[in-house]
Amino acid sequence: MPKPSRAARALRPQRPASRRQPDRTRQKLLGSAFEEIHRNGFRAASLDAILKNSGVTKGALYHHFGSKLELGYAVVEEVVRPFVEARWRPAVESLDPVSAGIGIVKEMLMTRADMAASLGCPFNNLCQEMSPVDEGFRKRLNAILDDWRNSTIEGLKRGQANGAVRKDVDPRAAAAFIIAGVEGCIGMAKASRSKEFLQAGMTGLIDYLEHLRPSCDDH
Amino acid sequence: MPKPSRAARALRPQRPASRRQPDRTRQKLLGSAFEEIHRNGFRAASLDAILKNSGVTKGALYHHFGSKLELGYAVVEEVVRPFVEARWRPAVESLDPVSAGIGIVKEMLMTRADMAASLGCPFNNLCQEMSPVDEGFRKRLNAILDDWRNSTIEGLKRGQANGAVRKDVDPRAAAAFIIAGVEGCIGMAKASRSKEFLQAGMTGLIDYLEHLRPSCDDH
DNA sequence: TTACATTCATACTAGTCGGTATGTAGGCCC
DNA sequence: GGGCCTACATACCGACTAGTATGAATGTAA
Repeated sequence: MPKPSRAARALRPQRPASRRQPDRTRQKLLGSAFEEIHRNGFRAASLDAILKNSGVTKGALYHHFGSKLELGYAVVEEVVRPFVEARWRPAVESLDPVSAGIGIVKEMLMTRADMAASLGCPFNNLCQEMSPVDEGFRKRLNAILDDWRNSTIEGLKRGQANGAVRKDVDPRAAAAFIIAGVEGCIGMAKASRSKEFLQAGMTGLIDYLEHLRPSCDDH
Repeated sequence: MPKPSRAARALRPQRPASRRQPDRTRQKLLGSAFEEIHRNGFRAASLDAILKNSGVTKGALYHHFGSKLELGYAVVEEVVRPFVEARWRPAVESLDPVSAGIGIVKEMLMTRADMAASLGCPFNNLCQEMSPVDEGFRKRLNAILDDWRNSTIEGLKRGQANGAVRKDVDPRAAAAFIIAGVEGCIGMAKASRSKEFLQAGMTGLIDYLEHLRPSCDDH
């Protein structure tokens, strides 16, 4: 194995003195591509803009990625997936997923409402744009969606087991609807631009989440 | 007023013998553009494809519409808006909007699930794609969204007045969340392609709608 | 019938895009 | 220190795009 793998190279300390830093170049490309795709969508994302913002040249890009499509796939798996997972892990792993989910929603309303209302959710944006027109995107995005939903289902079942969630809710339906509600609120808020729709929709979502808890009439 | 308006011309009977039928040409363009935009989004919509599918030439197109953008605006106001309004009018005008809404959802699940899961909702697609990048689109789409939401709010208030809807629900929040839930379900279903997500999410939505009704513990 | 505006048809332009061909320089191995 | 692969850099190409210039055919009013 004469050629060190990308993972192995990424682990050992990088030399700041050198002008050749392939892993750093790759990361710059992924980050810049993520931003450009978040702003304009994948198809309207301009490679020239990505290169300009990252300070990388076209030769370097096509050394690291075989095509624009491969770059897009890498953005999905290496940027979008961690982005989604990191955001919802506290909720799906909690013993009280309803409270944890409400907390994440409220926190997002306070800290990310502006970006959410203007640019939307990177994951949802790509689902809307690319799922119908490219199977490679669709499979990767659907894998993220499946993981998100399955972990939500597990969280709801755990909540049912320890009494934090009503036993008569269907975890599969509730998980799908929660995810759809979140992404729908963010997506619709883009059209209204103001944060009012986002806050109102999320208020409705919180009301629905509260409704999943055992209530006084739950005997 | 020597030049008859488009509306006036459209009312009087068209001559089938003539090869020049401006209103019919315009409608063919709008319909073909709507389909192309529904499949590929506005920016990726090819004028050549629209012309090919409609059998209209570029000269005719640029006679009726000043630019691709104007064509897109016309599609929004003359095709997308009636599409949305026709679908939800039965619910927002009903005395029992919850039941009517559930009926529309179930009917859509049976008759339009495949198209919804593959191509998504034309209105939502345009919101996602164009709202952040073009103010003209955003304003027109937001006007449709506002009307939809306001009529839903009125429907919920009417339901509250006649006892079909719980009095402690916030109509503004509920209306936003219902719309977000519908569009979110359809949008996320695109990524999974199978109808399962759509059905599960809509089941959750129906559960939420039922929750808006006065229940046994509502005294 | 003449004059004129509307409605369309064809050929073309300018620009942007993703992608490639080719060249060069850093850095490890022998 | 010569050989060689990796990691870039630059210049360019073909395809496709929205849009336009021009003109012909149709319908209408005088």
